[in-house]
Amino acid sequence: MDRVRVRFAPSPTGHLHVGGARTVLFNWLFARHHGGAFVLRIEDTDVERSTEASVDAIIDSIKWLGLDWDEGPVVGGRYGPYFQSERLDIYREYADRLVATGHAYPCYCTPLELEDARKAALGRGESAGYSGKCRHLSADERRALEAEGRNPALRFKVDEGETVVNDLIRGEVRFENRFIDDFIILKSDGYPTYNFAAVVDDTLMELSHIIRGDEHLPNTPKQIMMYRALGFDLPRFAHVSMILGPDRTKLSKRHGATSIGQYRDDGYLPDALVNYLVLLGWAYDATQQIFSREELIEKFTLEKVSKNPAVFDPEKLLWMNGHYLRETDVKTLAGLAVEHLARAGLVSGAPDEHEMAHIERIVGLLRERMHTMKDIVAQGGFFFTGEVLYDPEAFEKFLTRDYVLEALRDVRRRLEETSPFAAVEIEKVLRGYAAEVGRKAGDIIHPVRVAVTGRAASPGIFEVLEVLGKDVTCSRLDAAVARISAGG
RNA sequence: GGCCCCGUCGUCUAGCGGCCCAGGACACCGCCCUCUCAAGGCGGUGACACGGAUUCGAAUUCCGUCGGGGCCA
Repeated sequence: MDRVRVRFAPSPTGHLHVGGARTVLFNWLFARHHGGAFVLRIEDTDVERSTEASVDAIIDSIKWLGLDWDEGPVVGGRYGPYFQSERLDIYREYADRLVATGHAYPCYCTPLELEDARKAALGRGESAGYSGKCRHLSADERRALEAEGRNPALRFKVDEGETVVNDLIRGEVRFENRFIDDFIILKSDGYPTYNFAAVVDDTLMELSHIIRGDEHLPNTPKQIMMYRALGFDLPRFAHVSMILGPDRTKLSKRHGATSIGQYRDDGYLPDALVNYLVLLGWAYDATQQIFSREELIEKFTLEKVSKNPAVFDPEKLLWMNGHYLRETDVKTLAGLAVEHLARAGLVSGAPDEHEMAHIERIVGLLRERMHTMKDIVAQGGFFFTGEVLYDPEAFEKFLTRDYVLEALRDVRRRLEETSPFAAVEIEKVLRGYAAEVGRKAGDIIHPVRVAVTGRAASPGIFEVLEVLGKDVTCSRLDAAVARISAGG
């Protein structure tokens, strides 16, 4: 294969969403697999909707996912500029060339007139496309229209025949040109339309493959016609199916979290997201689910990309995130945990070494029962609060038994004497006490858990007490005793 | 409405004519482990949209129907 050059070309009109992220991923993997270049290009010709904040958000998300680009914003490159808004004169030049070669013509219809004509056609039960009205204007007519002060748009002249898209994922897709209207390439304000700008840029940037969402497939014949009219070589096309919501429509905000930034804030790991996303439309074999980046780069090929649309499944993502959480070292996780704990007001944003060590131990205990980093707050909050918040149900179930008050007092007394205050020793105390009073260990353990954590579920209680420390453990037992005595 | 894409368990998928009365993963259910919750292990429920055709033989090829989605305005 020739030098591989691919691109991701987002419109900066929002955040990077799940579908876009997968497109970046596929392009990036393809480039890395073939030792090619990955280009980032910003398609900001929609002045109304494009924002700089959105450019930043998209760039941040791509970086957060651990993906990088060889050319584009920030890094530059010799095919720039990489913002379409800075390439307007280039589009003008190629548009002029199309006019000069008879492949494009000025259209003086205003959007309003077009809209009216459309409605009228629809009313007559005819197809709603452009009539081709301005295609055969004489020079005089053009002069007259311009004298009216009309600024023309430029339309591409669609020839008769058939245009075949040879797609790497879908095979041959045929389009009859008669169903394609003469389309606008340059709007009257001088801005190019998406199809036109993409063709010019993809060519000038010497892209070898266009890997993009399925929704662009119907645009492709138009683009191919322009490539030909301009005398450009065709890149290879690969249209990836879309990501759908549970209702099988295009995934959007109303389906819940779709922005990559949101997943970051919700405590997902970039590796998990990448691994999950790649599985949406790609499979290496019948069984493997978990892939390291290196493996993905090595194994990713377009041949294994599937044709059918994929429904985004938050449950599986959650599972995968849990998996990656368990694989990530505790130090890294603790760093992440601080963000969430700080946001919840449980620790300061800049913990010292001692606090970090404490957080690391807690993360170590909670890691295998968390699905996102955010769970550190829900499941481990009791490690950080001064006073325990009792779950009413747990309190009712475990702390209202008649033997509990006495048991907690006794246990508390023994724990105070326990040294070292370590899990194995604590276990001996609790189990020993249970045996002495002729009860099952669980009869003692569960009330202790609720007394100290406020919850019916926690990591192993002996470890929890150890991490909590003797002082906190004892004072919480005291507090529970007081609370029980007071009648709940 | 026109054009285009897609159609294997609830979901993601393996399958590219016989290895498939269809395999894996998530979810769900059960069991084991166990101080709880998880994690982990083991097992289970569960799908080739439908109808024709081709073929000795079809989830796999072809045609049609139906369904879903996208694009164009």
